[in-house]
Amino acid sequence: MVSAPLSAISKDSKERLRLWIRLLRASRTIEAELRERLRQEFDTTLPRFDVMAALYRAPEGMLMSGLSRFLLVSNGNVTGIVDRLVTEGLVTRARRNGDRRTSMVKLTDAGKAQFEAMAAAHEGWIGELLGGVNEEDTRRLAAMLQSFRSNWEGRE
Amino acid sequence: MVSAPLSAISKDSKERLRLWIRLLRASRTIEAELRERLRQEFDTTLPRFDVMAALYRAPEGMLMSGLSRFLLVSNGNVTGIVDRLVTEGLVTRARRNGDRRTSMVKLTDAGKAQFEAMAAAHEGWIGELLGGVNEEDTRRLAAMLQSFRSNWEGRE
DNA sequence: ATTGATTACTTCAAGCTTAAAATTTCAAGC
DNA sequence: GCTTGAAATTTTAAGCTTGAAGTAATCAAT
Repeated sequence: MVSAPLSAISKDSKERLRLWIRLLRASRTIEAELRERLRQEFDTTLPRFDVMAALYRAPEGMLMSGLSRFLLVSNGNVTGIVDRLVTEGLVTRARRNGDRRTSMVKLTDAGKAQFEAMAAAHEGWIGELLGGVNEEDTRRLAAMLQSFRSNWEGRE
Repeated sequence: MVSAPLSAISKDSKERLRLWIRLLRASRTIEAELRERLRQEFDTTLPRFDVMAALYRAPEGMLMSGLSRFLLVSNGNVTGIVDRLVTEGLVTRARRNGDRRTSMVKLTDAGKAQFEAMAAAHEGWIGELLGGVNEEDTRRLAAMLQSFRSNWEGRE
């Protein structure tokens, strides 16, 4: 098997570049719309919502580093967002007996209640925003993106 | 034709939610990698790169509002990024005779040269990062995202 | 020509984000 | 016990981002 001619390589990379640009524009467009609605309807932000969503899936709580890894953002970033959520009474930081470096971050009852309201609305918004994508395409697209990520994770 | 039962609606929206989450994670993963490489290799940032890319496509220059619209970011945001690019000598703001509210933003020769170097590397990176997606999927995915956006634009 | 609305842009305050440095705690090995 | 290194988190400085308020120029229509 010989390597592809230069022209074909270049053509492929242009094709992938186009894909990347569209992927980016789609996600920015949706993100902007979600941010706007979260602000209008719930007076909150997307990063706060993301943190609460992560915590909701983990009733026993999460470490700061766990949140950082899961949300794909830096450590220091999570500190600030959680600080503000604590101030708002939606989240608690519980120092642990075992390891005093870490703290378990959990949703409060108020946090849970607020998140449930937001999550319902959020799911509806996504359904609306992605309404133009039919069911088969939705599945296919999701599967492609999944396999892209598995590929990716292997190499890091 | 009757409306679908509630359970089906809910199933669809869960499916679309999953798609959105994967879309978001894919684009964040790629963005993080690009940001890191732009920093390491060219000592610059993704927003600066984005502005320069937009300007490169417009040799005659762009208005601030044009940049803002094209990049899907707020007006005030562009001001700061262009300010910094001007300081670095990569971009100029030329007040226009016709309409003194506006200014034409252009790449300088240095800006053009730097962008060409970055663009070549960038295209290679994307080719590498999306290497796991075969050519047919690339095209199909790009087409789906395109049609999603056209749908979207119609309703705004 | 004057008024009033609109357009283009900048400024501002608050919050988000990162990378790097600093802090505190833990875990081993001696 | 002490030291050394690693791990979890916070702090810091710089930059990005937004929405809203402010400034200035233009346009429309009398």
